[in-house]
Amino acid sequence: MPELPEVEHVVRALRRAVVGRTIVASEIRLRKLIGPTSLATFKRKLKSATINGVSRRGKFILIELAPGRTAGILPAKRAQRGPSLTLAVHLRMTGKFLYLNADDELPKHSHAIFYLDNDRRLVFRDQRQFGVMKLIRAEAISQTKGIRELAPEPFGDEFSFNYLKSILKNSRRTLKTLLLDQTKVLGLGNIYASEALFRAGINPFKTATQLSSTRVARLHQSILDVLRDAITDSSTSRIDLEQADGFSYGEAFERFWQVYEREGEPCFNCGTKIRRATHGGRSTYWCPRCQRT
DNA sequence: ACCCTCACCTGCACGC
DNA sequence: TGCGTGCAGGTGAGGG
Repeated sequence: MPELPEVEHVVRALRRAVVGRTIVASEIRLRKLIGPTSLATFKRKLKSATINGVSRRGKFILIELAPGRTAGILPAKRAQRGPSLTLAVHLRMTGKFLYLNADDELPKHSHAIFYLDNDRRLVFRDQRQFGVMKLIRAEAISQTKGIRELAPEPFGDEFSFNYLKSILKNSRRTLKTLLLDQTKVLGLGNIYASEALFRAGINPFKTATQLSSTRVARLHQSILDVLRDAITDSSTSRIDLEQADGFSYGEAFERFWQVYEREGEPCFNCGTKIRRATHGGRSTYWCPRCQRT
């Protein structure tokens, strides 16, 4: 479902809703959601944990937890807190968080339910079941497989013109494919990869290594602009954790898109019909005139 | 080390 | 109405 801007909005919405709350109990209805972790362990670790904060690394949502006191198994042993934990969640295509009242009906595809101390429930639903969640010791996050390999955050200093130039120089893939690789450029997905290339006026099928410095600079700026604009443009009202849909691309997003899902429609810049092609199994949209080379 | 294809799922829109 | 096909915002395994 989401690319980095949408994940950012989900993070902000979660922060407003659940930071400071304690998890009373949890329920996992789709076993594979939590991977190889034992169900019992997962539930035990979450029980009585307090949600300290919510952040993000790439498209991973990081829910920071302070474990509750676990009564010592031996009476002599003092109750103690375990190490800080992070629940890392990836929404993949259709994952959504909902924040439900006690009497709200549980929608279809609700795979995880976290019962909170205010009588409400934080629900994870996911139609296509691609989403994953994993409990990690807080200090081990950056070494966790899947997160360790991620490219630098786009809004950090490390994602510089020089960084992008070196990445492109070493790749014989097409730009569109490369922009989707989260270990090379972080945050774009199928929509914003097309949008960034349109903004930069660069053909999606161009080989990465062929790009001149001038155009690398333009692409770098376009990536930052498209991500920033998508975050700014997204009125937070469109991420509504209290709606069963939670979040969807509505009219506002469609206005934002300049090429995505606009096959056959006139380019806003030159009027030429936007084209679409399937490339690596995914749709790419571009303006054949503005993005000729 | 890189890069490609396929697999993972449900549901919707489309043409016959 | 039903049924087959293709497609959907993302990755990861496995192979060349």
